[in-house]
Amino acid sequence: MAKDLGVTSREENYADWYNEVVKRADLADNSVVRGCMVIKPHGYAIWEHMRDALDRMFKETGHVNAYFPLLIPKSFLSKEAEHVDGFAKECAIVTHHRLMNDPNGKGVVVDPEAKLEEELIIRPTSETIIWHSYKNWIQSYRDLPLLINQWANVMRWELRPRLFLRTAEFLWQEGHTAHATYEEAEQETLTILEIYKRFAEEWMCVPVIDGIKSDGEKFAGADHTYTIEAMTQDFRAIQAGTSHHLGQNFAKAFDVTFQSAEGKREYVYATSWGVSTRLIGTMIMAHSDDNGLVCPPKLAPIQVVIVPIGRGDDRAAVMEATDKIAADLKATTWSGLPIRVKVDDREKESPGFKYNYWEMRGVCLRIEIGPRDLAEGKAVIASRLGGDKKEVQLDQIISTVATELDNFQRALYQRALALREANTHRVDSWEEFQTAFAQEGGGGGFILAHWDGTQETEDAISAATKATIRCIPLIPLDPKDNEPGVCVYSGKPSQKRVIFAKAY
RNA sequence: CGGGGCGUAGCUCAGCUUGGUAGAGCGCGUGCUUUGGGAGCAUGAGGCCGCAGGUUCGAAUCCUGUCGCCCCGACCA
Repeated sequence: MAKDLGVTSREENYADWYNEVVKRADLADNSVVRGCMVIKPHGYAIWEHMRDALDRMFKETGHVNAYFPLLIPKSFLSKEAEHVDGFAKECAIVTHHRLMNDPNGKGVVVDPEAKLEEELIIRPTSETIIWHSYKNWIQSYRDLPLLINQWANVMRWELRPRLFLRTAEFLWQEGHTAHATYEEAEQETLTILEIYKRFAEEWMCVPVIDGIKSDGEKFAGADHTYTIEAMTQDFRAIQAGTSHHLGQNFAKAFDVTFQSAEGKREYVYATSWGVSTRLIGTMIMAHSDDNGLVCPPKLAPIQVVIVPIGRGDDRAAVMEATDKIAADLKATTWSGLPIRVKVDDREKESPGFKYNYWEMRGVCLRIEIGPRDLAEGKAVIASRLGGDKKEVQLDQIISTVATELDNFQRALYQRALALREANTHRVDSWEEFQTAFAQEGGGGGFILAHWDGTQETEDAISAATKATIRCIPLIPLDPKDNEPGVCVYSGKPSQKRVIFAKAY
């Protein structure tokens, strides 16, 4: 009986495992519309913490928030040639604005009289609608830089959706900035990339490699794209965030110019950058286990759950102690915010049930307190990362919780880093390269190999192995990675190693 | 859009071959007993058997059509 209460193990079926964790941890459900997702309160709480932390970081670096509309005239998308190529295949289109009763029966039909003169697309990203506005906002170099972010939903009509990792509608932030010079825009993309990397590592406990995308993998319409790439527990790469230098492409497409201090009229330089609810999927894939969700304390919806044990005569005293601990914890800040505590005082459920219940939902620490503890003036504390339960004196609980949360955050990062390092390899022969990616379904880790820099080779490697270039690291993982060599596929000269992996 | 599978209770599924009153487990309600790693007993509620036609005295079951979902490929954050 206990068996069907858990989730499929990662080893047995990684895809099923992921899906079941999302559902059993109460994070999200599929909607009735294919590809769309209901984000439940427990999942949305994670997003709120991500959003709040990132928003602070953006504001600290001079960005402000605004909101641009959901609907974009169809013609806008085609103003930038590469951009339309990249997104045209996955757009939802609004063609009518009215329904009517079906003259032939029940229900409603689209009113053919209500056809739109110009069809609208639901934003797959907002560059076009935003740059249409920027044309009017930017006149002079004094208006620059323009540093704007928006929190929004976007829609990309996905054929193979997966909860959080790839959904038709998703939540994200998209930053859109305008600058007077190429160099300033370049600095902006790198500043944001650094924020993304710091957020992934310090908040999500997910080590990432920051690098530049090959031309084949860059954003449609960008001059070049930076990325942070994480590794999942099935040894694949997942793109966790991107920051694009758009050059003058959108400025030219939307005719956005400014007058320089010297009185010359010039096109502005642009950047755009985003992270999405995919981060939640990334976090799950990086940390969770066969008992359910594992959450970094800084993002956990609930950091501490208290399970009071005992009923009847013991109940009142135990509850009194429980409520005191809860109140004390809530009055304490950890990492700058009040500690998030839940008291599970349900009387119908057994303690054992509650332990499993909250483990599945990714609560970091559990405090058990019963009559026996109370008699000795202590409580039991257990970590979601395992290890032995510890006994704590009641007057030490606050400091112990803070310390345990610190340790948890650090240990989780170290564990993910160890996984990545153990599955990152350098390969110099084509045979070895193919073997590395040979397993059906599975990943193969990160393979650092030499590449001749051509699109043809990239395509050929991808066709043969399903592995793609995830990025060219900004900083080599090992100094030797930047020593010249020969391409693993073509044998032509190569300047440095790049990262290949199968990707989500 | 190709290849495979599946639609029966909130969830996971049995029943279909061979037509005859709609089933199980989990979950849910109620009552009693239980509480230190997924409690027990009792009792109840819950169904247009995906949808539409057809065959038949009679269809979850057979036939035709249709819609939807899942998995694997091509495309993507």
